[in-house]
Amino acid sequence: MPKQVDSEQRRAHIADAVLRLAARDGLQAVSLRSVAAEAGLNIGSVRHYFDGQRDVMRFAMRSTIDRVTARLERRRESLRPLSELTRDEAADQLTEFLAELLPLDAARRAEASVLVEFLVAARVDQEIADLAHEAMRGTLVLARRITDAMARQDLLPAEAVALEAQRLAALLDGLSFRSVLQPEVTSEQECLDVLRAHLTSLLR
Amino acid sequence: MPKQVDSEQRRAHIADAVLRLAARDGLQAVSLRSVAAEAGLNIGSVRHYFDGQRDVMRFAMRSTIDRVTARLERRRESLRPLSELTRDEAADQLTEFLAELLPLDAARRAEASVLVEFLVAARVDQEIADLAHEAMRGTLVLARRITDAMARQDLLPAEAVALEAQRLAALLDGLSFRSVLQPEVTSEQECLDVLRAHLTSLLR
DNA sequence: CGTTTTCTATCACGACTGTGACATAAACAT
DNA sequence: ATGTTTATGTCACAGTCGTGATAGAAAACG
Repeated sequence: MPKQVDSEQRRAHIADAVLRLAARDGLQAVSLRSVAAEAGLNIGSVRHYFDGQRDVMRFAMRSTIDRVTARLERRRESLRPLSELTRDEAADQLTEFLAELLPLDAARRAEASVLVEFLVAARVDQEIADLAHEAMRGTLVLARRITDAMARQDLLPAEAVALEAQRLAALLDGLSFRSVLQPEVTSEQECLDVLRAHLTSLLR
Repeated sequence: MPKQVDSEQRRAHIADAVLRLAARDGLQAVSLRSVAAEAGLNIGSVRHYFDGQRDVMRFAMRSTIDRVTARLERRRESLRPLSELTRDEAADQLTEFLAELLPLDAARRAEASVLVEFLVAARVDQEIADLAHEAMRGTLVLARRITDAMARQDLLPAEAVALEAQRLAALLDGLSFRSVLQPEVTSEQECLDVLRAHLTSLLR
């Protein structure tokens, strides 16, 4: 029997409002009142589903991380093993895969913008520090899986795996950072070209 | 005859307070009142030397950009031309040079933290958007000078200069970003190792 | 000296913020 | 039906903010 309202759905709806606000006007513009207005709700309703502002923020950040993680996981399942591919095919496939993390369209741009805002805010906000840590480790772990796979195909010396993972993670974050903040300096096409070039050079 | 107070020195003193606050507690914690307290001044004094909050912010960001630029320029003058160096020496020299941009000690960490805060804030704050644009173009121009010099020594194909500049700029920003936000995931030593590895691979 | 400019300090105002408290209403349970 | 949980809405409070206005002290000037 259905409840009057689906609380989980409501919480997701509110989190969406947070993300829209944060992407458009920055985290600074996210308050309980602005979130309620953006979600078309009363501030009392927002407070009914969350313990307070911190809870809202945590949930919104948690949702974003989970969404990106799930999308990457889904993509990962349809990846063909490196051993079946030529170097060019491998570069293409990895580029397309990692491009999920780059702000190459409106949706991914909003996502990346929000993540940058959250990660920077977490530097001085212990309330979300653990989520930021998880997110940044996640990027590194993802990069590490890729360099690991390359090493298994003898495309990379085993002792370079850790360092190349850090390099790839830094490149991904740097591209995302620059393209989110200054798309006119680092365009979508340049992001993609740089990523492909990097992966190609790794596979040489 | 000396004035009662040196206004330029006062403005610099206030800007320092802004930078300390922004580095320690984030840009969110920077208000006229907190800045005055951090500078050991009355809020009225701060307002005497600046038109308002925006003016303070602009001046603080301007100061930071100018300081980094001046330091790089000073370093640049003592660089030996690439033609006189072996590949290893060139990699060492460029690593040391570009390390000025990385948060490898307390001073550079504070600087990089503040810059990240400012750049992110500028995404939704038109008041400092031009300074952010200048800063991010600056990194790219710097990277471009390096890849240009490499191409002149036939270490890089001419058509790769622009793309490799973007790649180097993204790597620098990514390393800075990651090390500022999560030094326990991307340590100082790893920053340096990754940068050196990247430059070495470019010089091959 | 007096006058003027520079500097410091304080108050008040309106606009925000998160949150505690509470009233109302709607859906559900018994 | 009554009672109970769930949900929405409203008010008030203390805190913060930037800023306009103003006053008083201190230094510089004539």
